[in-house]
Amino acid sequence: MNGEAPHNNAESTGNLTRTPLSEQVRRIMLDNLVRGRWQAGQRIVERRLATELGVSQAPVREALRDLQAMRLVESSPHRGTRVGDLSPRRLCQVYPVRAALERLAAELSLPRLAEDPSRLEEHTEGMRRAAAAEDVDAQVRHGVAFHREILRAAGNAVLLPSWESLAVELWTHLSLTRVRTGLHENARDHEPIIEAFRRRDPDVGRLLQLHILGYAPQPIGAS
Amino acid sequence: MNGEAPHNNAESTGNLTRTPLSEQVRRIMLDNLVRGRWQAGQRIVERRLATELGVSQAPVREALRDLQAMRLVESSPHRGTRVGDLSPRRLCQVYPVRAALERLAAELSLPRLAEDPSRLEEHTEGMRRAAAAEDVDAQVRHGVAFHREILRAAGNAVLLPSWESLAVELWTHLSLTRVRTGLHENARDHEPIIEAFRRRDPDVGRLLQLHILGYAPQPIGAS
DNA sequence: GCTTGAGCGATGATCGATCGTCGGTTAACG
DNA sequence: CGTTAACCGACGATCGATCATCGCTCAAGC
Repeated sequence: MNGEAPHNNAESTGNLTRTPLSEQVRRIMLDNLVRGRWQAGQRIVERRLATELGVSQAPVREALRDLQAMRLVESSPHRGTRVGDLSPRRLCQVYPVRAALERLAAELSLPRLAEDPSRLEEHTEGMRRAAAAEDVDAQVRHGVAFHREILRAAGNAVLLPSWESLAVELWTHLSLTRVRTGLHENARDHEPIIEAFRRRDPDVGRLLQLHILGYAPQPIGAS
Repeated sequence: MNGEAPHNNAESTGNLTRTPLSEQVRRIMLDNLVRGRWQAGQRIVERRLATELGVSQAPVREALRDLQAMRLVESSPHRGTRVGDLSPRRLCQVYPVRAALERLAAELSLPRLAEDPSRLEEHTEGMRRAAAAEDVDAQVRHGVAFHREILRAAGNAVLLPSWESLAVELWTHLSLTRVRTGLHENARDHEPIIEAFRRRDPDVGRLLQLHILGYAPQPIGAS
């Protein structure tokens, strides 16, 4: 497939590290989900999508597997794949898990971040700028980066991948664009967390946990 | 491949639900890891494994993806896959994450399990029997089932998959067979947790968290 | 008219083959 | 003899094709 045209429909023209096709496909699919081009429950036919993207079935399949691990699509053998539940109801299930993981991360990373919270500050600054420019995408990117930095600082090679598998970036985007919480409030909300790190507050974990649960439509959604 | 012979090399002869090849491959690979047939860092060549198992490259690749999501193998593009770190050091990173998730699960499932902890009791009973019979496999199975039951009772569709991706069953097996903790102690260790559920102890989450961290060689392993 | 099962199209699962890259090896050069 | 660059085998990534299964349709039977 992809006959003879230079298949650089991505923004990266001539970058040295060619990304695998499956990775590119994954990004496109994520983008489709974020932009709402795909509705919940909609059928995703591997071959059709492969044809549309000009690739074979294999990379599409691999990308689909990734999204499946993130619970963004649901597959059952011989019955195909369909867009998963992206409703606020599902978000209420994602956030408690995310909050629990980040609480652990905060506790583990406390010494390191108390020593040097500069990275966190950079991201809040980025959020502020993005909010001022009304750039939702950038705001999400910085907001997620803030939290990802905490995960990274925890220094646990298992914790970060588990968190990544929650597709926080996507859910944050959906939350901002669909539920439409107050936008630029976010930057300010993160200040107390940095402060807690600075003063080595042993409750920083719980603080962060509550901070995240505050994002969910209902703070606690169980059973 | 698999020329003409009925490809039922699995134990399930004539079961109605044929399992996909990739699933069978995944189980075999997990077994290889548990039994120690594969050493850490060892190279896993997709095609060689495919030939050995009498299947094509595709199902092996899919199974490999699953194990990769569980951090049991490590892959990098064009450089192949190798067996991941299965050392106690890594286990010390898995258990805090697991403990955090199960703490959340316990808190969410408290009302339900306080109402009816019979399932939990069944599993501790199973653990006792398995310990008496010195059946390590069965003991692991019941021990993990105990915890999985808590996850399931939490009723969070995101929490359970996240927990499953930690490969708790495999790590428990490794912990028991390699580090060789006291065996039949496990059944008794779980009694206080059931009791905590029964009396609706709001600290049951923390109790469970500490219970799990007690399994790790060092209770807290950070940085 | 309602049920039921054969037929059919759509689709996921798997396969065998090819393409391009990576890492090590070897041979030319200084 | 040490360095470097072309070469080569191995392997992952991707492809196009085939196979088996599922859900649906429609007609036969009651």
